[in-house]
Amino acid sequence: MEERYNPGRVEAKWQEYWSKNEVFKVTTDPSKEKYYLLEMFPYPSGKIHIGHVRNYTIGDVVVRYKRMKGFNVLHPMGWDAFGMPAENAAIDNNTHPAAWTYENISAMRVQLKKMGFSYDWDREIATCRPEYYKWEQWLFLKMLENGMAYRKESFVNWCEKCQTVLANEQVEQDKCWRCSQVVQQKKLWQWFFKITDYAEDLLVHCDKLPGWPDKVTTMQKNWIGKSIGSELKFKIDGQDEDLTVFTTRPDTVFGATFMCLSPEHPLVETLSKGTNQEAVVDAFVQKISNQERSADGIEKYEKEGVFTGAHCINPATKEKIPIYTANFVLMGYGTGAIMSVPAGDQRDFDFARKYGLEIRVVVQPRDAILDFSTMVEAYTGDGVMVNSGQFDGMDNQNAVEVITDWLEENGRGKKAISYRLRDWGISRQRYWGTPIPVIHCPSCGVVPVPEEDLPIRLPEEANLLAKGGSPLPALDYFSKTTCPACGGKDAKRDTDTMDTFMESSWYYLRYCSPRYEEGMFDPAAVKYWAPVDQYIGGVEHAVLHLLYSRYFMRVLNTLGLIDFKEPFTRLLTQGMVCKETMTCPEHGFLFPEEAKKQGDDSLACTRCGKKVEVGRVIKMSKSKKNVVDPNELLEKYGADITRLFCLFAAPPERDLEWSEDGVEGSNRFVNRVWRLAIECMDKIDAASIESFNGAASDLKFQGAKGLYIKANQTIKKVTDDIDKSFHFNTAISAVMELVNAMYTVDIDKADKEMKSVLLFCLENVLLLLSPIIPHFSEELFEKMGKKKTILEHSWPAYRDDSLETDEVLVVVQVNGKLRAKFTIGTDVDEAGIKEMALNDEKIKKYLHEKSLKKIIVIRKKQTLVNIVV
RNA sequence: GCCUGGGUGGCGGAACUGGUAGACGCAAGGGACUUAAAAUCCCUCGAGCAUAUUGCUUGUACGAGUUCAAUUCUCGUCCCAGGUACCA
Repeated sequence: MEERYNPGRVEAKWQEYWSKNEVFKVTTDPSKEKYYLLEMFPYPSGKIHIGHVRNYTIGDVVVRYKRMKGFNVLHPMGWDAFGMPAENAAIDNNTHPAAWTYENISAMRVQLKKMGFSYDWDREIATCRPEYYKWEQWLFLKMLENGMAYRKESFVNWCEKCQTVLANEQVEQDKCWRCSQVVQQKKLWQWFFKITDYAEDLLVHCDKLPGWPDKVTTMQKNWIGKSIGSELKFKIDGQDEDLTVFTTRPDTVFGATFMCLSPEHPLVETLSKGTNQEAVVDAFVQKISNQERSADGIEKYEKEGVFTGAHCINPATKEKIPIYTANFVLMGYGTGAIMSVPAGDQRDFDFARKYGLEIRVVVQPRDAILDFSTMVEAYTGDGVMVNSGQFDGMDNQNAVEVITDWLEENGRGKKAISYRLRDWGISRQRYWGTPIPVIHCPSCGVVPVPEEDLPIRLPEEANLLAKGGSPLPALDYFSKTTCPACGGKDAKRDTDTMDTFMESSWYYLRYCSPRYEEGMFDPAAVKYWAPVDQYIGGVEHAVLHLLYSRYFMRVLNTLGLIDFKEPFTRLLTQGMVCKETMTCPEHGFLFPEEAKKQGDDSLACTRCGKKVEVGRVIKMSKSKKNVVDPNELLEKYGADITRLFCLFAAPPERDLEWSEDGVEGSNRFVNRVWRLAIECMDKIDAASIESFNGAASDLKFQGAKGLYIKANQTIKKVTDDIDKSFHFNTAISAVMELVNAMYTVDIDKADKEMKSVLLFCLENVLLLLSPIIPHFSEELFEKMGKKKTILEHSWPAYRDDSLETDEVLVVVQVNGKLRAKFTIGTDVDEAGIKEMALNDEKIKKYLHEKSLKKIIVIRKKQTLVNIVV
């Protein structure tokens, strides 16, 4: 027999066996309980990296475990194939997005197969295939038909020099990443989905997802950002029109000394027109239009504003207050206008100080006196109402409701709810994505493409424009068409494509019936398989992808296509695999292999020899090039040791700074098990000795009994770790401990009883390790002469009667400090433990000449005595 | 900035609802086997002190607090990561 485990030979053998026997192919089978496990599908960026390996190994372990538990398991894989990197690669390498993507898919499929993952490859999908995106276009039409999609004007990052729209990622310090031109904000007509219609439902159900990590639902709740407040009406001075603001602090309305409008607010232009502020306001609006207009963006710029020339009337004080326009007010949140209470809001305070506006204290803290002239910052806490007419002296929290009611009686306000969540803009001025199936007709306007004309195919052979622009608008054969409504010849297709989050919002339903041609999915298949029982992916997707998916299921539910609303019953968010970035002054980001160590320990670029700067430790991504390709590990150690190492390194939810130190340990462990198995097979005559399967109490000798109990404890520990917490690192540690215990047995001297226990241990070590290192375990299982493969074997069970030894360790503390330990039988009562603790020689010297205050005895998992003197 | 996490030996990590801090492994040092190497096996391994045998003190980012007892709970501070709506 082989001395050492030979991964090359063994892994190829079992991968072939699995594939030949179609072991991982699944079909709907109502006689079996289904289990749908899904890992987030990868973007085909070229090669898989260690982050993928970690994600997919976690999933594969759970899949193999669930199979052994008797479930009918769906475990598919595919490609999130549309997206910007393909366009960037096409420009950089003078290739084509489609060619690049398909090549990457082929290469990555080979790598995944080498890892031995248990995918049903017959269900593979790629979202860039018309057979897939056809149904996305179909859904878009349904949403349009049902008023779930609409068009409005909104801003994009625009590079004038490249004549193209830039993604946020392509904007570096307000400049274009390709040409360093200052980026402008350009207004375009774009499509939006009314996700805000579901804001409340998405929010409420965050608390009905017990299988999700709290941190993820918390992030989603904060993202949706429900705030309860009031809508107040401020009459514009000299006009009949009202300005409506949303505020969460109606109690401070008496302190509203000015008003701020978002520069995009339609009234900004109207109000300033004809006043002597007109020119100033126009210039300001123009200036702000080049700033990034998002909640994140506004933090980057200095807060500034200008007077519009108009005033409005504070509905509480009836005073005339100036209306400003300011860059920190966003059109997309609330009403695009705020009442400014400088005494109670820091931004308003800064603004008021900067422009010399009035500050009026309306909420006085209970432990200090605020004076508007000496205040250095706003007071946002609670307190007593002042300067607020009939409400003076009231607790401000009570005033919230009372003032709102009062204003409502006067027709100047009402209670209102506002959400931070905005509608989902899905139009992209890009090429490599799903075409939006509408036609623009000069006489009929926006006309949906008739269903029978789907899919609207993306012309895959089209070439990107040099600077990254989409070729679609200029491709007459694509864009020119006849209007389906009036037959007009001068109609044009929408040349925008959809946000790639669309594809990933429903792919898991497509997997249920990937070749179905009558709709998005076969309803019967979805009824059997969906929703996904366990979803696994990076925590980076905690909000966007996961929220969009939840939204899509609500849309499909509303449309009557599915009978559930939540796509993922259980969610595991894996931590990021991180690595430092490296940049060369000449070549930008470098792959790890492109930086070479020099004599003085600094790094040099392998292309130009310039000094490489080592950056922060951040998540692995192709765009930053800080990726580690698993191929080297795979060649040296094989798939199983790579899998084992990834799992042993840290629990899944933890971020991991990548290092290969320690892989030797995994290699050593696997070979240790191999040698142990070979030795057991050589020295234990399997024909005359059977693996032990009784109770620990049936064993005569302490050695065998102890080992048997250890084995049962290990089965329990590994089962719990895989099933309940996904803590594979501690599961592996537990098996290592059992293997170490087995090594202490001298097989040559072992009696029949011990040999029988050893066989039990060996079998279970292989069964417990089989989801983690499947090729290795199959090989040894076969060598042991087992008829069934490990995959057909059921998961081992432990005996409740064989989990505990008959001795308990007692830990004795004096004033909380550990002073002594001893063991007792399980039958000693609390009084007996106390007595033994007090009479212990080591303890006695601490009690000398001191009076006993208290003795605490804890008998839980540990037995502990704390003597307080 | 805001939201969400995280911080434990030289390193990865363990400690389940507060109860022996450092399981398991890596690296390092010492030893055995060997002509040698690889492989394997054994021992040591948080820090400081010591009567250097099993003793004492200290230690889980930092500073306070609650408790008989805090890595675990509360408050504050620092640092790191993820997200921040067009990277996926």
